[in-house]
Amino acid sequence: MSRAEQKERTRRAIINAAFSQLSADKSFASLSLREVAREAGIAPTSFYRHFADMDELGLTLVDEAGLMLRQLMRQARQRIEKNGSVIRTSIETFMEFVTGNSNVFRLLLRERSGTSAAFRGAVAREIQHFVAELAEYLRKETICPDELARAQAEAMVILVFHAGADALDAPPEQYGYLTSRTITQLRWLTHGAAGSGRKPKG
Amino acid sequence: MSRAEQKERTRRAIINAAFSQLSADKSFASLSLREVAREAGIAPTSFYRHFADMDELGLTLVDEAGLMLRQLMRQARQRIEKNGSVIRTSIETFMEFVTGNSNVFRLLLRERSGTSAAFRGAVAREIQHFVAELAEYLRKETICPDELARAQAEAMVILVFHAGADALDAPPEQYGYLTSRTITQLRWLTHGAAGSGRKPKG
DNA sequence: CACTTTAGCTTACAACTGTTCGCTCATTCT
DNA sequence: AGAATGAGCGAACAGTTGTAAGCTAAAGTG
Repeated sequence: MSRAEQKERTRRAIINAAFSQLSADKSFASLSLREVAREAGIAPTSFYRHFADMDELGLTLVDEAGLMLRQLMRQARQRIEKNGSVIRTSIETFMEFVTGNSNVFRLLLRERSGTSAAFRGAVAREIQHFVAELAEYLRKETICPDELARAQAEAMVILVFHAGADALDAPPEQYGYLTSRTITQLRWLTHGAAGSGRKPKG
Repeated sequence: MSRAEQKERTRRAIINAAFSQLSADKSFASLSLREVAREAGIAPTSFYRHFADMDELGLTLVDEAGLMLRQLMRQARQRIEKNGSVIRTSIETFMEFVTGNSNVFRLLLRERSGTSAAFRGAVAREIQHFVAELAEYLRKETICPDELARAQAEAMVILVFHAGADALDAPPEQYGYLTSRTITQLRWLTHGAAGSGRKPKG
């Protein structure tokens, strides 16, 4: 096995170990370098061959989580083309992600208000990708100032995110309720915004 | 000084020490019993005379934070009577609380998605007080099913809370923008909900 | 082939953690 | 007055943490 290949492999082992240790009861901040190294099957000191410290690993995790989220978005767009219902499809796709990758979503959720400004910034950037893309869509569908499209997109993303957070602590039989509640809320926003000096395009 | 009096005094010293150590860079989970005891001016072991463990202290902090928040609500209601503008007054009052007691707000914000189910539950309950009260108000002002009033109240509280979170990382000159953005979002919700099969009362 | 590079290891250290034990001694109760 | 209570203390324990120093051995390089 090539050197670089092997290095990448244990790097992934570290990342996977970190992800797998995240849970409802264990946040990234409560992971220890030694524990992660142990699960990755390397000596504690070998960790430093790959990351300068835990913070660097953490930022990597946030990046990867953001990547997954963006892939999700692409997937949602495909579904929308076949399905038609924009809001419902988006929310359902998102909820599937949250319940299927709860550790990943929890990372973003927690570090969004965590103790590291760098982490908070990284998460905020990932979320802004969502917001920007949704705002773009809204601008296409309606005639309104950019500022308002952005404010509307932000509200929508927050509400969807929050529904995901609720789902983490709710029993699965409530997912349906959470989804339809969020759909209602987003429709209100859409109608309210459309009524306040904006017109549907076309 | 009476015995009970003195005990209550050092209990407060512990609570105050804990609050004062919370900051943007330090969450409750990263406080140590010893550090808190040190700042409270007692021996580490004396801590146990007042709390079984750090979790018990944490729940006490969440309770106190919730109390402050409810006092704030009462204060907002007084202002509304003199001022008239419900939404604007409520948000401005809330933003003043967030910026003036940022450590307290941060505690709620973080433990809402923290690693302890007990903490998450405690914060959720405090927030539900807000939601229930707002839903009550909405039911009085409009004719609509309880379910929808609650969904609307929840969306509003989430958006206001989120604006507070944004304020924590924003420079003071942006508070005005955050406030007016949130007002816009809440108005959209109100109008959207009113337009969807609901009528203003009276 | 000899030479360099480097991922991973072992050992070691100092700093901190939560918690137990047994003591003191001022307040309270009888 | 005498006994009981209980807040606070110091010493000590076993456990964990991050990280520094220096070695080994395999992969890459000329």
